[in-house]
Amino acid sequence: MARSASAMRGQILESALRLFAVHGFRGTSLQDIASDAGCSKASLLYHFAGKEKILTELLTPAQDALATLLDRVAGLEGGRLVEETVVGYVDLTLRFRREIRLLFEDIAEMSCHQDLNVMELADGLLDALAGRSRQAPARVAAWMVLGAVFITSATDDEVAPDEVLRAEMIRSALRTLDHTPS
Amino acid sequence: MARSASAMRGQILESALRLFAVHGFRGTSLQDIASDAGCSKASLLYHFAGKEKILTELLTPAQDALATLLDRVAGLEGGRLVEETVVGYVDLTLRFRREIRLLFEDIAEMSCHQDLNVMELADGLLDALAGRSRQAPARVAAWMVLGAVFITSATDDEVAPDEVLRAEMIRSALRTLDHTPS
DNA sequence: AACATAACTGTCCGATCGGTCAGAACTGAC
DNA sequence: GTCAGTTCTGACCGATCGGACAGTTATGTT
Repeated sequence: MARSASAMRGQILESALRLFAVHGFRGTSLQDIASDAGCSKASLLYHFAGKEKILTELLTPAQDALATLLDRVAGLEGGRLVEETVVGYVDLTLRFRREIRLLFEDIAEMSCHQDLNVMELADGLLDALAGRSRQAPARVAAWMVLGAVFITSATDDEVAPDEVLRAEMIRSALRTLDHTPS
Repeated sequence: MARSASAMRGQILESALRLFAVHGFRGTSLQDIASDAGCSKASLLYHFAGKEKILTELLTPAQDALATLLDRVAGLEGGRLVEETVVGYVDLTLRFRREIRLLFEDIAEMSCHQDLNVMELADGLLDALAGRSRQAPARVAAWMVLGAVFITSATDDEVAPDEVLRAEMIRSALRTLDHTPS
């Protein structure tokens, strides 16, 4: 073959991104990537110094974009700061959706592979959080609460004592769902 | 030694939970767990049919608790449904915090291990989302938005078309942050 | 055509992994 | 003490992994 260097590199990155997003980083071998990209494993290691370097190259653009966003909002404050940050962050995550999925498929595969039916339960939880609504806005908000609480609970304890954390999580979640307290 | 069976089993589960939460499931070997628990790898496999069975046993209580919650709110609707679900879900995630961390440390380790300084950037993003506030409520809400947007973007596209998803994510995020539109 | 360089590959290596197995060590009942 | 049953272990196995390296093939320049 001996294509141009950049072409093969691009093909490898494309294959790696797709496979990482399906089987996770640790769940994808260099041979898997090589087979998908149509070259030998040795060829991979000619273009990239190691497996981790492939991952680094995949995630660097997203990291740079985030750094750029933070630079842009560095001078702002108050409402403008929050608005710009939120919009920029949302756009950023949508743009690098595949890269983000890459980070999560390790979890998804783990939750599925065994005899746990986590996905089914998650569906039920989503449904309840959305107040059984099938409308897009309610369901998006439900997804957000699902993820928000999940991640925030995994956070270091330093953020806030447990009682405060609990109260604020509940209040924020209800705000997210646009729920007016009864 | 030859302790009682249940004692050793408990010790193994405890070690596994802690190590999984630090190095992830795939990043923790049976030998690691055995060393930590103070027994041989072969002894692990005497008590548990395989590595996955250990993970299953660790996650089953959380799964059962979630199922119970869903049963409890099954008959509710409207505001009560949403409130009960949110509170129940928050309590549940806090109770099984270590188990949830287990699922995430794969990501955390991946993001750190390489030459990406993701954590630093995440701090900056958190700061901006909190409007530079150091108050606990603002910071908890910022954490929630961080996680919410991140996870929702990784979601299947079926939930909503991209334009709707974007608009709703922004609106929900601003609600979460208690930001009154200017 | 001859040559230097870039692109690529087959083959091998050491390490590590999850898991098996025969048998040793311990335990409690009698 | 004896013995059955439980608990535990060292040694081993096949598979797979990331990576190294010498050598081969293509490419472009003169």
